[in-house]
Amino acid sequence: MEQTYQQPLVMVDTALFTILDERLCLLLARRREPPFEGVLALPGGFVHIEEDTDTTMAARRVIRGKLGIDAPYLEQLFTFSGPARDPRGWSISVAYYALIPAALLSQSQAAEAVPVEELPTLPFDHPQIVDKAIERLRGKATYSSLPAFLLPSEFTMNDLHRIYQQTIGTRLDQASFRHKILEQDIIEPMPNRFRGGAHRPAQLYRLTSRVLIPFERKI
Amino acid sequence: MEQTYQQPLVMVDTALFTILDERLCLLLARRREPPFEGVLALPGGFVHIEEDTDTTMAARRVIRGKLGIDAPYLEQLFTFSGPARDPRGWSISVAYYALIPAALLSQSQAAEAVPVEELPTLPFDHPQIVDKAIERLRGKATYSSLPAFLLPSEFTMNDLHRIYQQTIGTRLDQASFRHKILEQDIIEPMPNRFRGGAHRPAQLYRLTSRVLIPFERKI
DNA sequence: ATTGTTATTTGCAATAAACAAATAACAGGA
DNA sequence: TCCTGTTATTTGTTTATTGCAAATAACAAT
Repeated sequence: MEQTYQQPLVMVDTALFTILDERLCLLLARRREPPFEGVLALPGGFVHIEEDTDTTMAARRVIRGKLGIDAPYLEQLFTFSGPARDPRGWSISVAYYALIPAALLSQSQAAEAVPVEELPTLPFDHPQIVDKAIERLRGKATYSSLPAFLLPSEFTMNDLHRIYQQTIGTRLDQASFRHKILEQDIIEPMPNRFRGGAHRPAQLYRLTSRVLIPFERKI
Repeated sequence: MEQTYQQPLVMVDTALFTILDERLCLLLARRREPPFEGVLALPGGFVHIEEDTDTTMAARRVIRGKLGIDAPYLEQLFTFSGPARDPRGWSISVAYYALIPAALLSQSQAAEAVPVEELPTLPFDHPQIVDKAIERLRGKATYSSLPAFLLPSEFTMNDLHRIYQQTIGTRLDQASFRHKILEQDIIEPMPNRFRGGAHRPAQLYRLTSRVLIPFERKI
């Protein structure tokens, strides 16, 4: 703390996932400065020298700047570095990924979301970051409560079923999914809270914990 | 590339796992310079400005410097940063973990290994790094070929069974383990290669791939 | 041939998953 | 009120998978 160093090129980049229209999407930002000014890219920024705990602070600041809210789920993903990744010189970027329920987005923010299969050409090493983020998301989705963070705080079993299918990308048997999820105690029914319609009302659930819970696994 | 920056405090630290005497151990190094000169710590070092692909290069250099060999498995773990983690000022450290078969260690190197339950007090944020590394190792062990990288290139099914139990820390049924592993196609028998003794000889196997293979999972 | 030892396979009960279908609960209209 | 359409939830039934215990295999040494 007693010494100060010239600000190195230390930055964060964020892959912000949401599900819109049944599809996994990323929220991109148009760059306001060179390099790649005007190009769509992952939201990011420099780590401020005064950010005093960890780069997580910088990632949260970037997400607040982009969306005005905190992400319900934010996790460090991977760190990329080298002289070639940024034309300004040797740099190091700590990448994060976050899950954002669509319900938290404004209409204009939602309009900017791009399905992961239809991403434009991204600058820097952002394509690598995206690949790693999707891989991690899919991987963890199969053995944790992760996809639930793409839902609002109250949801039905079928909401959860759909969101798991959309993040993993495969069909999951309904009855087995129900059984498995309830067995893991990651959600709990909210007493006397149902969602209606012209049909049998659906029980509303909420997460038992605000943090990620891995499922029990045996080899 | 056209600009150069003052060398920032960018470093790597490595958690080097091995299994000795049926126990999961870490290889530590005594620090040769301040801060914490003379103290046992995770092997680490600064990232050189000329290291031109990624911090993985620096991690490999550190491991070569410590052990004289490359680790069969090396993976980026997590990045720690902040002004408080190093008395010299704001720093960023990319942590790695690696798996080293005990057979690759010299006698003196093996003598320096410390079981993870008996670690001394480590400097900097090395205790956090160790915690995260063990967590990741245990997590991946339950659904991938990861523990096999703690074995030499030829091993028996029972070697593999033991190493999985030691990394995960629980007992695994022998028959089920065999079945499960063979089902995953991560190893293949080496034709006509057996390990003998005063008993039925054991089939020798090798990994089908030099990279980590995750098991098939269903939710 | 017998014994001791570790490797590998087998059999069976207990669990869990996949699949298909039934039942439940409601709104809205006949 | 009763019937219909719709989504939610539960129930079988069949089909893998796992857990556990025991049997069998293959060798060295005696």
